[in-house]
Amino acid sequence: MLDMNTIRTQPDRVRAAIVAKKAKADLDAVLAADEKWRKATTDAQKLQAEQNAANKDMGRLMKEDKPAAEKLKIAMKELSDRRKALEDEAKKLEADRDALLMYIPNIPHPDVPVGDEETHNKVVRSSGEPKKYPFKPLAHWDLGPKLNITEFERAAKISGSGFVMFRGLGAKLQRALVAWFIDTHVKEHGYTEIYPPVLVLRDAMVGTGQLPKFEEEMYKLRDEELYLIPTAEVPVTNMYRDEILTAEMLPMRHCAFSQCFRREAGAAGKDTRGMIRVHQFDKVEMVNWTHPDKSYEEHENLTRAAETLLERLGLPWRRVFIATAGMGFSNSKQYDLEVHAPGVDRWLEVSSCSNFEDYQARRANIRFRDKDGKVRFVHTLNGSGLALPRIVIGILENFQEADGSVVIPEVLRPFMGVDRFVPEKK
RNA sequence: GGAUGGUUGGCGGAGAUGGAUUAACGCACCUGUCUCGAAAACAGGAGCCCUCCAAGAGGGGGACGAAGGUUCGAAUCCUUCACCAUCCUCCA
Repeated sequence: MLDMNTIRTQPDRVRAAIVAKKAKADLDAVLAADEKWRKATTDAQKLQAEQNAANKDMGRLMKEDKPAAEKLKIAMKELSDRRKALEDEAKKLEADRDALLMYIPNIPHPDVPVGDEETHNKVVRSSGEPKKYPFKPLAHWDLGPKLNITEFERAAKISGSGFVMFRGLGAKLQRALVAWFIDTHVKEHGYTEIYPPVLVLRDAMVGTGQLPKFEEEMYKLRDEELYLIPTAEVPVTNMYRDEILTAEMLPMRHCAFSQCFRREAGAAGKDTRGMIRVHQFDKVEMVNWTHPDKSYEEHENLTRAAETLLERLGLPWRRVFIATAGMGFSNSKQYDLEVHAPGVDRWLEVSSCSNFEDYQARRANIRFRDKDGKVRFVHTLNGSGLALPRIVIGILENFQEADGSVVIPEVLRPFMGVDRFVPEKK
């Protein structure tokens, strides 16, 4: 969430951000609620001060002058009741304000193009062109069965629609990608590998902002207050929740493989074929914590780390600088990485790299002590590095050959033990 | 699943019987003295959140896992919940 102080002192900046992000947020209501809350709070505090002063004498009076104490008690009872009423009111007003505050998005960085996605997203970097074929390239949902590496129908039999299953070399490819992604981040990009739990407490989901806003997107256990994570961002970011880090710990770079679970309730009927959009998928996520002065530099590093993987896989990709209206709610700058998939003939988002500045840190209460001993919020960033099913799509569709086989990228061959997927002879 | 104990500031850790606990004490931290400098010792000081303001190293309020309750007054008593630990049971 945003700092209430920023909202009070720079309402115009916040208003501009709401408009640019096309957020449904009522700034005036927040300011009004805040005003009312402060009034009630100061009133209650004045009474509390009065009561504290009187209570100082009470202990003594109880021993020395019982009747006087009893008299004071009656007066204090009345004061106390008034104070409590005011406090209740203040508490309610604060809750109202904070509820509204949750809908105020983060302020985009000045460099972010202002406008709609379609017209103002900017491709700022790319490598490779969409591939041209002398034959009609197949979509992954046709390639998978031909190579006998996927089990779409059987996955649906077991788990319903929206689930994938891999067999043989297809299954092995998942492990190969995960291992290679993580090894590269650890060896070359300075990341520490984390293996997180995929079931988390409600507090963790609130800490990173999935709840309460996206309740219907999350899988939840029936008998316990535990949720299946939609991304490793949740457990990893929450590792340092409510902690005060030392300046020397920054920057911290963690990466984690996890399975991710999403109900996709709002996307029902979208991308139903294949594995572009599924309820369970594998992803390696990068999460960084930095000094506030370094986060934009780190944002470039993080994005480069993901791009390096795409480059070495040999996939045609591009980096898209997302315009204000297309940005996430809580980030200040966002790059999406997209891979071209010739079979479905679309650019697929395989990574989204964001700087959240202190928006997330404030909510999750992640702070550090700077050189002067002052406690400040860190900046947090995260990005996929990378999301598997869409990378698998990219590999299958980009590296298919006329004979129906698919060439395995060189970097994965040490893990795979073979250099191509070959169609099964029926 | 059963039983017991626990949750206090950056860390450790006091705090039966509610009112001098103003959250002690130690470590770490900062400033002085000492020193060429440092360490040690000694003397001071400081933390976090909110708010008011004549804006000053100023005033007030709050925080002892969370939320309620009792009371003139709650870290301390009561209720509910969460989490942690240990033992038992079960289990890959």
